[in-house]
Amino acid sequence: MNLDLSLRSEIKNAVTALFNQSIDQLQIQPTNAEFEGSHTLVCFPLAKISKKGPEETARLIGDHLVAHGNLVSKFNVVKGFLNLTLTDTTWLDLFVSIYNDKNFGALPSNGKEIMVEYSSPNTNKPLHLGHLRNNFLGWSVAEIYKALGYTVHKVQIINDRGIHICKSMTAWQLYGNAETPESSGLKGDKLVGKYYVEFDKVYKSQIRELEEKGSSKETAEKEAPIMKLAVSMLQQWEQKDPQIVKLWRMMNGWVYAGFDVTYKRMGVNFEKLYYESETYLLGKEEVLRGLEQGVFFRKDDGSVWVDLTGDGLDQKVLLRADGTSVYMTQDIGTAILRFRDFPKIEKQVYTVGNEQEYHFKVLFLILSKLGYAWAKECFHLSYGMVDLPSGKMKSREGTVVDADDLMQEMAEDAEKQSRELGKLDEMTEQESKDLFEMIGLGALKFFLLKVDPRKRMLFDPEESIQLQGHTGPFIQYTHARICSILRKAKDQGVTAAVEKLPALEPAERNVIAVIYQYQSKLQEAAREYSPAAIANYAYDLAKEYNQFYQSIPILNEMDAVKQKFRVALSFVVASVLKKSMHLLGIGVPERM
RNA sequence: GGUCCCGUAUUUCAAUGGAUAGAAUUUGAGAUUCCGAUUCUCAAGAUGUAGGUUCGAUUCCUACCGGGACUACCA
Repeated sequence: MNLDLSLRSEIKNAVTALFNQSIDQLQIQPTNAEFEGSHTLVCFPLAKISKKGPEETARLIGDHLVAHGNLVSKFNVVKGFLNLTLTDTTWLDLFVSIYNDKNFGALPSNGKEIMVEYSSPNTNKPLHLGHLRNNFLGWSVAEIYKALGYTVHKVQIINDRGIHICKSMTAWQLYGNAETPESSGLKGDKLVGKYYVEFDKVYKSQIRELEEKGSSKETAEKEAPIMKLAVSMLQQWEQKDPQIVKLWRMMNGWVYAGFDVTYKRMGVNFEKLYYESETYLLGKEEVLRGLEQGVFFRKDDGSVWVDLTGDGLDQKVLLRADGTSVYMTQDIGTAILRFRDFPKIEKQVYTVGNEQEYHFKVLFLILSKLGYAWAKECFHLSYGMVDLPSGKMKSREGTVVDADDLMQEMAEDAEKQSRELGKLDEMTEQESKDLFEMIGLGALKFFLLKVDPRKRMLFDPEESIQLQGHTGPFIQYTHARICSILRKAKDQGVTAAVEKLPALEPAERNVIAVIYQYQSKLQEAAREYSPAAIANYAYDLAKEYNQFYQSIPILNEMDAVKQKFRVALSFVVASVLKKSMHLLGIGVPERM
């Protein structure tokens, strides 16, 4: 049953009957809590059609709906707002249709495919807080599209090539003493990151030395011995020097093993990984093809450029004078390769920080100029930085929040707070451990996802995680409590069922109304590429249920029909909470 | 300089052009014969400035003020 459509159609019929005109656009919104009713028709725009004042128009429509329609039982008019109260039968029918729909909110496959890229880290340092926002966001958007019937391919591009990884390799060769993850006890990504930092330290001191000897800053940066080593290593890598390639394979392998541990804990996964080392050559071919077709041009020094001044942008280099690729070249290759690998995808979503907005604008334009029609379907899911109270995270200043550390702290914090409440008596060690993990990560994910992705946000690591209020654990707790009620109902022999009811309580109607919003929130989240819509919805539903729970006894009532109905209602709320939280990658426990 | 994003309670976040701008947090006051007190109720408290569009603006437009990002033959 589609309540919105039915209501709209009744109103449209009323307008036609009353004013002899048809109308396409109707403004219907939820009624404010202070007035009676659930749906409100905004009648100001209709005043033109009715040629009467907004209030008069509202009254006429209201009268007509009550007299001739099946949905509305009564109405009131406040200024130009027509507040409609629906019949209990309407609410019950709606609830029954939701209750019987096992896949409520999820749409059947629509045969369409899309690709979502997220994470895409460099392989020279560990993942941090910013990557957490990225991963949770990308994973969640992918799940939201899945729920809407799309086949979604989750991928990432690994930036495994270039000077940055050579820096770690150089420092490890010089100072590593053959240290490995096994020998050091460090996670692979942490170990490689350690040598990246080491490189930077040595590099800086060498620059200082050279400057003291009278070199200019530019010369010093180029002439620092350790940098020269790294550059020559990059050249050797490009020439496929077996020793260097072997070292590169080994150290990247360490990083991947370390990342895998982190991804597993985050709960994200990828269908396919792309490596820059494998895609940059295709990008180069494409650029040369574009050059032949006159899309690009060559400068005197041999470098290849694209001129986007006609599109309000600048000129951009695509191949260096020495013929090597830049970042853009690789992304061109990667995009094309992906459409070859998955010919049915109709769009690509790139989850990448907003500092790269310009880059993606350019990329999509270039792809379009190269003649790829799908270029206009590519979307940069751009998100803001996560700031610390001290300001921006800077790896060079050591003010990054490490992803592994943070997840660990969240789980420990959840443990500490749960133990203080002392409610873990009948759980095994493993069960409570899983629970702390679920709560800690739930708090973290909810915190990062409830904010509009485009906005930069603030994270304070000093403040311990909130378990109450507008948080993930609040919703998890509500779910656990509903499960407890359902268990108790079972013990008492009360089964869920929706039979004929004399009347509904306002709190019951409110809960049904919120449940029903789920599908439109899902659409909204997909349209906006924003899990925030889902996060805030799940919170609303939990809160609405808590109010219902507080105001109405669910089991302690004589009327058996009511009892069964409330158990059914609780059951549906729990299942919708679970579904929405799943879209955020957050698990909900059955007891906590 | 140019392009883009963001300015909402003490703080962190909401609000398809709609009604008295919502939550959480903080502070203060209260509820619970319990189906689980990580709950619920009440109170205090905000749209950077100046114009414009209109029945109606946090939202759209213009200017200014404030914060940020980008504007590399780095990735």
